[in-house]
Amino acid sequence: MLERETKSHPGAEALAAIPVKADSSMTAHSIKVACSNCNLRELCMPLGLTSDELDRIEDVVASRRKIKRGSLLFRNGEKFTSLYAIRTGFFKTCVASEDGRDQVTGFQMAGEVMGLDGIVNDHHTCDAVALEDAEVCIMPFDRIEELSREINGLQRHVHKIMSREIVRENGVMLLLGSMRAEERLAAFLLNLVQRLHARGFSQSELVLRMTREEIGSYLGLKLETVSRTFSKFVEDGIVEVKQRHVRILNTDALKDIVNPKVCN
Amino acid sequence: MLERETKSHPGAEALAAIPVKADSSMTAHSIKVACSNCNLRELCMPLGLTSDELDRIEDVVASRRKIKRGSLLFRNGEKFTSLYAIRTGFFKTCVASEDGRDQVTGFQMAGEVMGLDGIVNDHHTCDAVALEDAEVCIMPFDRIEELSREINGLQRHVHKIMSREIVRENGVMLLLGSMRAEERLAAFLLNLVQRLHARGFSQSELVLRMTREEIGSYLGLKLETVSRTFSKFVEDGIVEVKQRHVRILNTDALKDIVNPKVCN
DNA sequence: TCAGGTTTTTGATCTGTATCAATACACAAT
DNA sequence: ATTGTGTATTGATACAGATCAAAAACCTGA
Repeated sequence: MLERETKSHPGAEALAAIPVKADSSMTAHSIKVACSNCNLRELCMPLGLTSDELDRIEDVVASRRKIKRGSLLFRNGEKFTSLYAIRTGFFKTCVASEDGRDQVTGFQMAGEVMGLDGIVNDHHTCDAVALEDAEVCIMPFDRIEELSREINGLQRHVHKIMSREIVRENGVMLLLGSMRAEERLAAFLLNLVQRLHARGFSQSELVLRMTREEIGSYLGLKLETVSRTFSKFVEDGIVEVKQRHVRILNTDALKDIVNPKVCN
Repeated sequence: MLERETKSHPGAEALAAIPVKADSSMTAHSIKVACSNCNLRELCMPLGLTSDELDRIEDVVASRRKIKRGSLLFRNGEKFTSLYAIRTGFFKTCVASEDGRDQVTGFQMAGEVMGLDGIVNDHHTCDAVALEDAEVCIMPFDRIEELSREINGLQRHVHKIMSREIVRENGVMLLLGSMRAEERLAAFLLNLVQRLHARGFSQSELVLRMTREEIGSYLGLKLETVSRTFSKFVEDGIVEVKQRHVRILNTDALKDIVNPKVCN
């Protein structure tokens, strides 16, 4: 199984409140969240806040919500009210064209924020589906806007989160627009494992939370192609794959696949 | 040639200041911008501001800059300081992977904002290239942040612009991930003409500012495929193409291509 | 006007991925 | 254990789009 190993470079990924599972003494009825105690704080909160500011930021988390595996946090067309920070669990977001085709636009894990798509038109334009039982912090957007007028660090943080999403999507466009199947899958694995590592998990081992079909949708490939490409990586001794358990044996090989060395 | 015809639904696209070319009486030395007089105001500025607020918002535009066709407004790696609103001209943005491959991530026209990618890491992660002589309003980001703390409408506007970009990129991912060549090109043409129409241009006629290769890069196709697909549309009587001049003869046909009717 | 470059079109062929199909595997419920 | 259901693998074949190549159209500046 996977375990948390290191703490390592948190990427300041999101706004969220994830409680320290640590040592007892937490009352069960603590409705009041405690971002300050959250073990993903470095991932989620702006850095360098005064403790006064920190107190106030905790107020943006209005409540929490549990989402069962397979059910939706929000769906396309639904009214937008809040951003959601993932406390635990794993999500996919996907958009659909009018004729049933749909496209996975991202996979989100603990500490990341969902719902940014809803801001423009006051309605969500994609579905957010839990790929495993999950819990999110609900952050009403008007509260965020209010508070980020007063706390510069929060304002900046919100801007960065949105900008980060734009940059991420730029990367996906590069992948979808110009990479071949092997390159796409290699890039996908490296990205996943890097994000997991930033959360204290292994650099070389991961459990996929999604099906081959969902990976394929994200990468613009059919599920059979995803499966074949995994098999190829296994043949080449780059990874071990047992169903959804993946162990990366040769990270450099994956990197070389994504960024083919020009030999001249 | 193309001319402005109607005024039509502005999509509140961006922050910018585009002067009314109209009737004389504008001193040449007006360094002070006048968003309030700008004929793209509905496209660019938050609506419903008091005239006092409007006055202050004009202050975010520090200066202007002209960019020659073919040269860069900013480039990957460059320090991020400002957002740029296009006054006139036409841009592409593109990202590059370490091995020379690159991918056009968008085409931007008057009233749209560029530079949002730079916010996360204080450095730009893509190149912005002028595809024709252009002029932009330079909006230092710290000024934007400062002012949007005080003017709610501006804050909301900034958030919407970023969210809109995220939603746009979601759409491109759908296109790149699941559409065939004809569908991609049809969607591309419809999108371009819709945005031009919102700026007062024809619904059916447009001049492409980019090469077949650039279109191909954006759509994840080779230039030959773009060319062939254009030829196919011409054969089918859907468009007329003379070099970069395109006249759409049958908009509904294009829509049907993007969204194939399921006959059952 | 012409020369030299870039861009576009079109043809012939190749190839990576999709598609269709069958089997194998894994997990959950009984 | 056994059955069922979703998921994954693997094989055979088809096809959309890539690649290679050559010619045509266009644009620019001398």
